[in-house]
Amino acid sequence: MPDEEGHPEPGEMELGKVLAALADPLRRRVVTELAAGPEGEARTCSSFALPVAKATVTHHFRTLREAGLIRQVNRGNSRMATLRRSEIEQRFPGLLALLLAEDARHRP
Amino acid sequence: MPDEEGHPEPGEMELGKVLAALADPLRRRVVTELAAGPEGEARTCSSFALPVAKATVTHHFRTLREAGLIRQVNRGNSRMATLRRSEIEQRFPGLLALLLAEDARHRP
DNA sequence: CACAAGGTACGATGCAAGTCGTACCCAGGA
DNA sequence: TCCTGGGTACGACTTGCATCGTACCTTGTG
Repeated sequence: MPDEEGHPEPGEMELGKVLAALADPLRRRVVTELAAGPEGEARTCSSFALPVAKATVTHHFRTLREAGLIRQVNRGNSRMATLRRSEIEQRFPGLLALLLAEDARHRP
Repeated sequence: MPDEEGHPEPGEMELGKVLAALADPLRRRVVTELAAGPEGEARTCSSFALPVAKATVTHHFRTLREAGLIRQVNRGNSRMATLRRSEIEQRFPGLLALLLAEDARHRP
């Protein structure tokens, strides 16, 4: 399984797919946590502790990857996920700020 | 059927519902057309000429209304739809600009 | 009044999405 | 070398969504 697979170019990212990906609360949580963390942070899928089975976690991360929101690369026996921050900001300006603002609204 | 029905307050608008509503291309088109038009513009459902049956149009406008994106009021024998511009901008700053920018990208 | 126009309500259908269990793979460490 | 941990692949199930036809309601108009 090659590293560069299912990662659309910034120009190929579709707003419909991005919005559909972010409509799911679990996927939105992943993106929000990455956006709230430091630039370039790489985390494993399991580090998010999503309350679903392993196969479901894989499904959600594939959806995020194919929408262009995250990048996944193999590193050793793990698969690290990073937020495609600059590409998202260039293609959909203000989107990440929107998610962070909404997140801050729910944890006082 | 009363006018004020299924219209959430700005504080009750849920990002998940809003994103799910905007993930559909037909619904996104309605919001984008309203956002591109003048402030306070009121249009009938049929004026958008969506390429689906009447019952489907009703379904899409209900989804938009329940997400809080549009307001529908009875006027004569029609039901006028207006964009809840200020509420959206207050609750999700930059969202409408995002939709307009994406729309401009697709019509040169 | 009768009729057309704009919408809604209801039920049905087909398809996509979220979820899971199981089996499997691959890299690292005991 | 075997085993464990992190992920994936596949198939199955269930729910939700978009779509439609039909019937119905309401308002305005000829």
